[in-house]
Amino acid sequence: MGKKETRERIFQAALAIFSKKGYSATTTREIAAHAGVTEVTLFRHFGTKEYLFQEAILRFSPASILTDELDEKLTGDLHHDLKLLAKRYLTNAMENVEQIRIGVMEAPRNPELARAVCQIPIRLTSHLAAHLEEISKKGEMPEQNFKLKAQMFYNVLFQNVFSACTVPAIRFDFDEEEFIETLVSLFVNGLTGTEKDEV
Amino acid sequence: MGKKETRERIFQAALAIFSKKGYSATTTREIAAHAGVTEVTLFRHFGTKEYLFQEAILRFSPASILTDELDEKLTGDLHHDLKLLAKRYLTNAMENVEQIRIGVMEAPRNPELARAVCQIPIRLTSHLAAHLEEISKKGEMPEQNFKLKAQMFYNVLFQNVFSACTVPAIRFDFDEEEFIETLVSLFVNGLTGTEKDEV
DNA sequence: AATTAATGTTAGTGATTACTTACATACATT
DNA sequence: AATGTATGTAAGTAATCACTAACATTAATT
Repeated sequence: MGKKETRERIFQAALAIFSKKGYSATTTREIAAHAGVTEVTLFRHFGTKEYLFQEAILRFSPASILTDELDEKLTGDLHHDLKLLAKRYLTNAMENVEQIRIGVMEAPRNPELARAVCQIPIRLTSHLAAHLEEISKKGEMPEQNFKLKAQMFYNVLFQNVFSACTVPAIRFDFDEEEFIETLVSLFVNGLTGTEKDEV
Repeated sequence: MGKKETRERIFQAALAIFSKKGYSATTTREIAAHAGVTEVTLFRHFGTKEYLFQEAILRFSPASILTDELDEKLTGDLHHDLKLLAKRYLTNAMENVEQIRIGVMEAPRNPELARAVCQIPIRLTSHLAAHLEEISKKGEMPEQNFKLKAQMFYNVLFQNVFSACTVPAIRFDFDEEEFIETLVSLFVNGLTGTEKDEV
């Protein structure tokens, strides 16, 4: 068995158990067993439990693939663009549910992690807000609080992902397609509607 | 010092630390110190760490005060009703951020807790969905997927509360009033708008 | 003054934990 | 055949943890 595969197996096991139980409740013994490896091997590879944890969260997929790389695919059509963003976000998030749960759970214990976690929604919402602003300037949408609405857009998406990985029993009792379509139409109407925000 | 006050101080300390660190990372020593009490006193009051934890989460405010008790105040005016629900939800949630975080974090470890936690959003969204259905029957709103949209409404609210108590640094960098107003107008337009959900 | 109830102090127990040391084994490369 | 590399086995260490036992102190009640 290659060294790399062993390392990877330990890593995947760590990810799964950290995600489920949190840092302190997870034991190196359990990770090793789950990876089909001795505890000694685990420590030979990662040195300390803390270092293994750092490795795990450093795999956080950068938010850039959810913003920069998508810019060229945005058309300016509200419905199309929102749908694209929602889909891309959901796909990406579902692939990283374990890191997401770790990030959220351990953030209060780990300031460095907290900062990294915060960056993701900030980046996503300001990206969307800027795009909405652009569309609005073309006169297809009244001026409004785009930052807040962009935040709400991602709030809905994120909350859905998070509840799915917190209580897997919930999952989607509805179609993902339907979820996205409902979300998008909600926001298309919500953004182009006539009733303005009165504060 | 009365026995009750001591018990209450221990309880409050437990709530705060469990919420911040999660169950396993929290030590009885720390709780006792934070409550200004000896560890022995803590055990005299609660017996075991697990029992103290159970006590803490059993204080979960029932969702009923967010549904049943509000029914009589609902007018049938969409804007008014959504605003009322959002306000009541935010007020209540902000008073119980610690229990909320504990509930979410420890749910995967504690099936009984998970079930209790799940009930809250389920109850809230089906309550709102039923109300929207009613309004719709009066002809003021097209038929649509009310359950999903009700869920999204509370998703936005909950996510905001949860991120605030996960990374307090975020907090509201905007006015709560403005947040609610923006949310409500988003959903009023989103629900009464002309573009329907195409699946 | 005597009693009682709540807490403090001190010291400890056994279990678990992260992590280590020393040595053995299996396998591939040279 | 010899060597190196990745892993396993066995045993153990020091620290921490939840939790307990025995006795002392304080303050209110009787």
